[in-house]
Amino acid sequence: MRERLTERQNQVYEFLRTYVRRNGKPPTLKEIGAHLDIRSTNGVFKMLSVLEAKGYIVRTKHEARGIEIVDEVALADDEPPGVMMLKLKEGVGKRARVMTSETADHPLPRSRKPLLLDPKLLPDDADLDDCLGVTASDDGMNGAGVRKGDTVVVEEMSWKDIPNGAMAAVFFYDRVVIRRFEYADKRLHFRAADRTYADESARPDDPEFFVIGRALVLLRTLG
Amino acid sequence: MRERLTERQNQVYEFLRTYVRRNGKPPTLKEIGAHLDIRSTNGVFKMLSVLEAKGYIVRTKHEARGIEIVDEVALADDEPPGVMMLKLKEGVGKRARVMTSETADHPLPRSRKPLLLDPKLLPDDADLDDCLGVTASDDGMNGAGVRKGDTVVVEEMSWKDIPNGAMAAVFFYDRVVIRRFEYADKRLHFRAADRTYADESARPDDPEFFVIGRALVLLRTLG
DNA sequence: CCCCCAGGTGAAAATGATTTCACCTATCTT
DNA sequence: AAGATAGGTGAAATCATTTTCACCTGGGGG
Repeated sequence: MRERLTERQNQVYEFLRTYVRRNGKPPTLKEIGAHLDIRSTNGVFKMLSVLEAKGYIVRTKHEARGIEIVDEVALADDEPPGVMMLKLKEGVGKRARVMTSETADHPLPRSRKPLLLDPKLLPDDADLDDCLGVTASDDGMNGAGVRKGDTVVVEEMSWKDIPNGAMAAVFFYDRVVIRRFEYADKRLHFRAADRTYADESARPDDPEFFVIGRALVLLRTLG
Repeated sequence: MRERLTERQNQVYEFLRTYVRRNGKPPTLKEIGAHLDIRSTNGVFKMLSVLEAKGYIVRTKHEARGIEIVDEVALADDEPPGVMMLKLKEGVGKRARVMTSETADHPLPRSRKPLLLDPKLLPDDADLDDCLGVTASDDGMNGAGVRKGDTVVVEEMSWKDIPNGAMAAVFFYDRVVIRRFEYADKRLHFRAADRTYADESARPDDPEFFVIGRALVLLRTLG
């Protein structure tokens, strides 16, 4: 198991991944800095050195954009993106409803690779048609046993329906994270379970924090 | 329809695609030149200018590795790689056997996206289990009506079973091409049907020229 | 209290990569 | 035969990007 990333380091790592996915090439140091508010390319340089030392990327000296992302082993080998279809193992094969743009005005990238799942794992009150799989993209719930790269089955629902203290999947900017959810003082609170990650909170209408739903099942490949 | 590429131009284009697939970033001019035996970066530069003018790539001035590949519309939208699974529309859904490493010692990249096909389109003597879809990766058979990007259903077979003069799918280096096949003088001959493409020939044991099989059906999305 | 660590700043040095300039060689077309 | 087109060579100029150097800050732990 490679060494864990701090929140800041993970921000850099996730930026690299989304940049590569969107642009077909790695970013330059200047671009990374611009996106994460690091003014000096050297600040970025040293951050990347840490990611490399921890095994998350590999670099080629002196090469322009010489960054390669070392992919974690995804549950279904290929395609690690944040949100995937969920194919429920049941008779003809019930399959999770794909979130439409009416449901979310967020560009949730969806993998077309289905994930097989026995509905017996889900609670009886869960609506199978509202379930989908997401990949936790940081270690912010490490203290609660959810690790970066884990697949989490989520029942899509409004934050209004999520009980206080439940674990929820939240879409922050470009990534999906798991957090303990709480509604208090007319604000949504997302509590991390790891001291190197900060708690966050937002007004319910804040478009930067989109609550996907309640976390139901955790899946992880071991080995 | 974008302007056609000459054989040399297509070599550059295909190199770009395979390089990006394998390295996650576009190559530098020097790397392109090294791979295609062009000593001057300016030779490469001008070649790229042609590809850009014809709409196959987009470049960003002065940017390191500032090349983006403009993908053609693949038949099944996503994933353009050369070889794909073929799902025959029939009962439970017969599906083409995936070529194993015993069958071919070539790294045929296979798309997992199945292609639906009515077996009625295939000749009666074709073995459905040996059929797969490939994408023609050049315009070498333009004169025979097969265009770059077309999907061709191929029945996998040894070159020994392909009649002289039939169209065949051949795996050259990193790409799949369609050619008219002929066996003569103890050599395999691959004849292009376009004057800007050269005919090629090889000894049957040449590992650089792997005959996939006989071309059976041509599919093309219009519009 | 002091040291270490995570994260930084800014600028200069060094190396990479693209672009331009000036010419060259076949082959095909008119 | 002259001109257009595809593909090239080599070197110099220019711009992009990475790397190194020197130094700074704030919070935790011993």
